[in-house]
Amino acid sequence: MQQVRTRFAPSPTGFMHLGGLRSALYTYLYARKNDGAFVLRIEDTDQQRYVEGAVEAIYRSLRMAGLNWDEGPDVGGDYGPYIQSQRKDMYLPYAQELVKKGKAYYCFCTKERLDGLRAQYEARGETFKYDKHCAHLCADEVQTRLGAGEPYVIRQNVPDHSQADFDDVLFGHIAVDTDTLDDMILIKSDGMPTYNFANVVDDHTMGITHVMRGSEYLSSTPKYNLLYDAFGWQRPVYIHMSPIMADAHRKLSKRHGDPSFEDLLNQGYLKEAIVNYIALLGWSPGDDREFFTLDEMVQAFDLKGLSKSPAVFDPLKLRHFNFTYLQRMDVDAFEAAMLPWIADAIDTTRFDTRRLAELLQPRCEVFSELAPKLGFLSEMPDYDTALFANKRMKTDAVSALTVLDELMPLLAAVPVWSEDALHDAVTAYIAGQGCKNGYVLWPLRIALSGWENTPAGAFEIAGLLGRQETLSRLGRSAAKLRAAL
RNA sequence: GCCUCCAUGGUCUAGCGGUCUAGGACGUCGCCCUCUCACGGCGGAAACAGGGGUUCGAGUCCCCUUGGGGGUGCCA
Repeated sequence: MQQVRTRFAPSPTGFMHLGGLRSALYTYLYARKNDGAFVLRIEDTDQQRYVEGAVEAIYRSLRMAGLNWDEGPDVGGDYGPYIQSQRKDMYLPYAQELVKKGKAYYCFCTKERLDGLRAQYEARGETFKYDKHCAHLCADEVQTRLGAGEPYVIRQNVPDHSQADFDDVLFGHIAVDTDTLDDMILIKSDGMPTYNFANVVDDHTMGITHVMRGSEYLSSTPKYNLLYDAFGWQRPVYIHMSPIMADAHRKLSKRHGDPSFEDLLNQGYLKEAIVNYIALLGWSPGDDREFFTLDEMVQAFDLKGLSKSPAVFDPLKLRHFNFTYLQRMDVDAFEAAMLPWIADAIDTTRFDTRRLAELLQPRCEVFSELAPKLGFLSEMPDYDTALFANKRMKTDAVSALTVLDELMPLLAAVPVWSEDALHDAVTAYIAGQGCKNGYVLWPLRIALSGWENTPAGAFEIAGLLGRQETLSRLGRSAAKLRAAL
């Protein structure tokens, strides 16, 4: 049995979108699952669309995601070059071979004539189809015009009144009437092949056995197969994959503000979480498992689990995956990973970052949301003493002031400044008062943080701030209360 | 318009003729825990698009309708 060879063939038009990444993922998984080769090919036949740095962005994203390719522009291989523009010279001879076989023809029609034709079809409410005007040119005329240097394209000669069909492993047998198929352009007037032609030639010459690509190619695949048949080439196995949508109507796209893979990374999402989440957007392992490493995905991957309908991207569920991945990190790893994200918010040399990591980890879905939660640590915020009043805690400004005044000497007397010691001291005080924890802890936490909500409790905050800062804040808050009363 | 594909809760999905009073996850709602915010625990609401067939029996097969996607470029 021949070795499975799959390819991911993006065009470098910008950055790696989640849809592209997912296509690459499935393509990669299928190759690995079958001990095959995963090939990266850059489809840059459209010179107009060249974007600076786009190829590097593809490399970067793929590597980051762990989707290592066996052959490609930068790693080489036996079927190179792997960039279409560098293969430019090999397409024309293939097209000419087709012309000889009567399966393609030179076309000299101008843009103007084509536009006029298109307008006519549109007026009649019909789908545009090239009228094969140039297919009827005699060989001599073609040679003459070619010799005169007249611009030309080469078109596929699709037979009339016939059927073109193929089988897709997901969508099954698909057959269309060739009368609905246009004579698509194979070679453009600039000498470059169109995607339509290049992909066929490249997939064949690169020995690609399984063509996995977006379902937008589903309707042109019959035409590609006419080409395979004309050459006498073996058709590849086709697996068309449905797109990732932003909502029911719109495909996910950077143009509309949807995040690219690197955007998500920059927002504080873990690459493993992203890859895991998008893997499940349109693919199911068949059981209830949701969390996979890349290797586990390879083991579990099966084309049968691919969905035929588009999948809507849910940012909330991505967050959930990221949260779960963050919770699974050990504290050391979490601490190391979180530090760059909080360095701008607080002076990390001033606080026990290990303790911070312990406190923050269960409250963190995405790294980028950490910094805003820590502002109160750096500097005591300005706040309204109304915060001390809490109905459920049965506290108000008066009770708070009393508690703070009584607490300060107790805390000042704690021999070793630790959360445990603080806890013991305050708990003893609460027991002596015979009140609820909240009656004391609510005002304490407000007095220390100035915030209604904090990612830690009173003891933790006091521990983090240290003796001096804690006592200073308590003193200032008590004064503030006194002034307000 | 024409060609073509798809169709289970708000979202991702399991289901491949009886085991479905339709399972899981996210989200959502309620309760518990609780010094806040979270975490966590428990519980709830929520779907087979509609209509015809086929069959003893249909979420599962067929047809139509509806809805949605894709194509209809010298873009990929």
